[in-house]
Amino acid sequence: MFKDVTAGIQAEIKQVKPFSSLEEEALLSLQRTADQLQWRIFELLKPYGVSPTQYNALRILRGAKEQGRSCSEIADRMINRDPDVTRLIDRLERRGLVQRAREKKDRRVVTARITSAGLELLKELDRPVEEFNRKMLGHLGEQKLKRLIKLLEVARERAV
Amino acid sequence: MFKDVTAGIQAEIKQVKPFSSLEEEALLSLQRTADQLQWRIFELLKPYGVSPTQYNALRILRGAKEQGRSCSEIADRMINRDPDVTRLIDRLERRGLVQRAREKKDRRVVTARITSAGLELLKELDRPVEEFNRKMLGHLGEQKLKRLIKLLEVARERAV
DNA sequence: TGACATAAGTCGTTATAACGAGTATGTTTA
DNA sequence: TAAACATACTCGTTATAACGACTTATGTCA
Repeated sequence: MFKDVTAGIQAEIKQVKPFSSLEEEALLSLQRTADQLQWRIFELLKPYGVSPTQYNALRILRGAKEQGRSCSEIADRMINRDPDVTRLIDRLERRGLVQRAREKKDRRVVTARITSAGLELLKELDRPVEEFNRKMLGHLGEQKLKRLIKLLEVARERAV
Repeated sequence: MFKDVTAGIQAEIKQVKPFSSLEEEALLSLQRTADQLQWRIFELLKPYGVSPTQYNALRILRGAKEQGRSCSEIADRMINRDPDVTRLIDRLERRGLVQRAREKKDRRVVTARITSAGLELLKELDRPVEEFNRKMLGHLGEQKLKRLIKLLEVARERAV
């Protein structure tokens, strides 16, 4: 609907009263934007049988190569924080996408590594994901993207 | 950590490889910012026994006054889309925060209305929420907030 | 060294989310 | 007007998220 696009978030969520502050409007815009994009990502990944969280974990492990990552290292690197990495890895292991091994040096630590099946899945997804990114945000152009990234960085300052 | 604040999202999620595109960086920044803020909201609301989704629904119903809203109207107005408004309202009803009534005109429709207990809870939350908004995003200032809101609006264009 | 604290994961449990089928009501059409 | 379709919601089921208690392994320090 074109109306939605031009009239701002207030029209999108059919709000009657104006926002009480710019801060509130920004916060709600942020939540809605993220939710909509997350939903699209979810749909993109669905045919491949992985959730956005799982995809995120797999990409972290691809970046780590043979070295792998411990559960807490994975947790640190997640985009959306997950309080139970154990079960996240459980599910990926059950699908044969990652492997687990207990560390000899520090036997508390369990290191997860991506398997060749996991790598293959990611490889299959690289193109669609890249296309998705362009399709969703490419129309902003370089300048606006950079500005958005900067503004979001400032927006996170107080939220840590 | 100050480092995190200045070094951008790449340092925050301890990423080794650079982002493959600005679009990807923007998307991940957006997800992370929203997640962090959502987490803080979650914590803010926890002592009051409501989730962000429930809070959102209550505010929608406060805006609707005595007229109330049907389940599908609520769904349309949610910031984070919820596929099962029935159960969302169930939970709020069980806590006495909303009431349900079947419409006489169209007996398919169930209208939810906020109760005085619900209004009181929201009233209690108004101040803390407003303070939260200012605390989280106030440091951006008017100009940056407006720019952010505009950019997010553009970012949502293709995600609908 | 032994007591204590901390760290890293695991797992039981409860709550919530997601999916889809089912029910009742209302609208449209042949 | 009966059949077909559409709408609004409900609910059973399965999967995932959230909360904490628990286990095991390392560090710290008197």
